[in-house]
Amino acid sequence: MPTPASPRPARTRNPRGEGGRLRDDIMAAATELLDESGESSVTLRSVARRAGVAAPSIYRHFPDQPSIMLAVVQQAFAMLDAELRTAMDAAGSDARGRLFAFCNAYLDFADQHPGRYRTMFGGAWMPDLGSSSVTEGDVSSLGAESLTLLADTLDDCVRAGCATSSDPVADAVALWLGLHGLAHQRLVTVAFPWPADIAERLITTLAHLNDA
Amino acid sequence: MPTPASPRPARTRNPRGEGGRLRDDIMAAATELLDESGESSVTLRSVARRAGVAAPSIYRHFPDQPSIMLAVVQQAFAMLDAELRTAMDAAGSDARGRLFAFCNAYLDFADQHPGRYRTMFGGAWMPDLGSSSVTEGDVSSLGAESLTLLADTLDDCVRAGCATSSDPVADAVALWLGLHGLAHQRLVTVAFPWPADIAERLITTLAHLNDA
DNA sequence: CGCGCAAGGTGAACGGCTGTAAGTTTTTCT
DNA sequence: AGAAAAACTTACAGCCGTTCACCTTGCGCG
Repeated sequence: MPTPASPRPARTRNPRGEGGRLRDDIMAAATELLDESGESSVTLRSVARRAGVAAPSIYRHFPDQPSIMLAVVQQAFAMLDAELRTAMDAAGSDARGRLFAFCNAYLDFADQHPGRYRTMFGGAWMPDLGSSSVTEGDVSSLGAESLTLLADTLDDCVRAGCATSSDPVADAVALWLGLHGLAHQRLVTVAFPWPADIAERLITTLAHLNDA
Repeated sequence: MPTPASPRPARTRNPRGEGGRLRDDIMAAATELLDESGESSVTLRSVARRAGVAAPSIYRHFPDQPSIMLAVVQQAFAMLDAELRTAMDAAGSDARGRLFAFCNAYLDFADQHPGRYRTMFGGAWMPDLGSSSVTEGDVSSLGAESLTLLADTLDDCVRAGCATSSDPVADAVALWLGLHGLAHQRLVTVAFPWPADIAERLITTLAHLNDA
């Protein structure tokens, strides 16, 4: 019997200046719920329960429910970007290796945080844009830095002679979309006729990598 | 002021044998709501309002709320498949032209029915699989026929000499995923650095088409 | 011809969940 | 001590899925 909305009532009040610590706890609670049970289960009240807090206490830190979601998504994009950069740094200096490190880290992120990934790229959490405090500008540029990083990496591959792309920026977008298609479909569909090497095939083809 | 849940109260009772006509009306209402306001707005009650019917009347035709969703999704996949085949038939006998017809029809479907597409491939509508009458077998094979059609078409391209794929089935999956990535991202993101020729670039690359 | 009976459809209601507002208590710092 | 930050309790109105008992219509059959 899994505790569906386990309340964590033991919670010591925060001292004077550090009331903002609850903000982090709220976001952590929302992220947990997102990963466990999906977007629709992240309600203001369930987040409050999980954080061990009364529901109205959340309004000290977030103006409404959608802005919790926005904060979680923004944090998730920042985490994705950080993981991508970490993986690339660990891959050394070989351009081709760095490109694969990026792609594999991207796919791993989606595999390990399915709820978050679906919400980041699913878009269903976006409010009516007018009935809440979340504006279009808040969401329009999510993931842009990571995409730029991919474009730069692909450009490095071209310079190093291991990829033949006449337009690395456009091909980076294509590769980004291919990765997204694979990651998203993987999360959604349980039974799918996946060839074993589908990821490598997709990456190699879209990046126009040499056979060598 | 858009009528948010326009009730259509004028409704004449169905004769003896044709009670099933309400079933079609329910599915049509659910599809309308899906296209207008997204998955979360398709509730049993809102569907009933839109269909001009009292909420409990739905239980004469569907056991659950999730099974309404399942029926709509199944119908949407059938419609997608029909549109793909229609577009290919209209494209004549050239293999390359038929492949592009498939891909463009796929992308058009997503563009023209965004709510439906997101629900078909989003997976968030799936119930707990155990707390409702929808089984895993009902959803596992959705879209399989269309994918097979794409694989056959790509195979035709190879036979006709306009594509160089050593494994048409695997490459068809890759192309399918690429199309999905493009279509899905297009629906979700308003501002994205789309190169103008991104669709053609994606298709040509993933299908390994000749330059000619 | 009339009548039973079932198909088709309602109205009212229950319990539970949601977001949010108002007012109040508790803690901590100065 | 007193002020203010932090969090709580209570409450409201609205929506949800589902159930039960009820009415109406019209077909088939005696």
